[in-house]
Amino acid sequence: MIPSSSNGLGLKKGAWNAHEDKLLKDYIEQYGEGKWHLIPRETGLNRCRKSCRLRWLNYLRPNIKRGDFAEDEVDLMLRLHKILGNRWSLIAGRIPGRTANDVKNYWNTHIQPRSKQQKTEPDADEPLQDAPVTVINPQQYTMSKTQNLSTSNKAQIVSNGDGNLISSSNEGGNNNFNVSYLSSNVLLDEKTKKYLDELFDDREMEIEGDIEWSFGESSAQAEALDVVDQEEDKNRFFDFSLDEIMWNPMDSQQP
DNA sequence: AAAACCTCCAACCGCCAAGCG
DNA sequence: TCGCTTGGCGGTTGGAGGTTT
Repeated sequence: MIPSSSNGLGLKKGAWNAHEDKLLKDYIEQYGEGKWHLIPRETGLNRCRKSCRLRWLNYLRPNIKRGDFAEDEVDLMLRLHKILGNRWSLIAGRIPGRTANDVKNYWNTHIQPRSKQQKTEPDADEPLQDAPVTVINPQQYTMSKTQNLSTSNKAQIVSNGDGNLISSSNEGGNNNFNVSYLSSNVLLDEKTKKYLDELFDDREMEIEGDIEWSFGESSAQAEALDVVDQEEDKNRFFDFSLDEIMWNPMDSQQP
């Protein structure tokens, strides 16, 4: 906790008190989120816009869940982290009631120490989960950051049934998952389509067989996720980088 | 009882991208 | 095109409170 003090501009720092919380909450409930730069001026709060935004998002916002993460929340977090990396806001957007800060803190205090320990003390009986996967001349399909997909909308990233990846934008809302470009003719195998459906849609679906996730060992590879369908000996995989979510189907070329 | 140590998490910092004039 | 402002994000910090010695 940072001690209560003020910076060179006379803005207060450190823990918020109940009065400040009330001023902020009342203002946002009346005028809505977004106009952060106006809040200090309009409410008289002696806080910077960033501090106001953070306090609202991480603490004052309605429906924030507190306390320990449930088993299913942790499971979802692990799966999403494998795809998205340290994109806490995207991960939090898929876990109702949890903030990016919550997810990040939980990861840093509970999961990361465990995984570091596992790396230093590998269990001989357990297969290594982070065995590198060779990336062979990937064809890239880029999903970038300008199209919003929110948790409140059903259509997210889904296959359209023909093996093509499609997306739709949301109608506003928070915790957006942002994707701007999806190739309309990326061919997916059935198992992967189902996995994406389950992951990015609210429907529950059964996936038969295994989808194997792994990370490379170099820093560049560590930022990416490869999904390899080894069961059918296909070299199909996806590669989601940190800077842009990359789509790399190895054999997606239509004849 | 108290000092030392550890864990958790709220809050800050710095950076980046978008929007606008 | 450029510079400024703003919103948003991930990484990091450090104090509170709990636990151990």
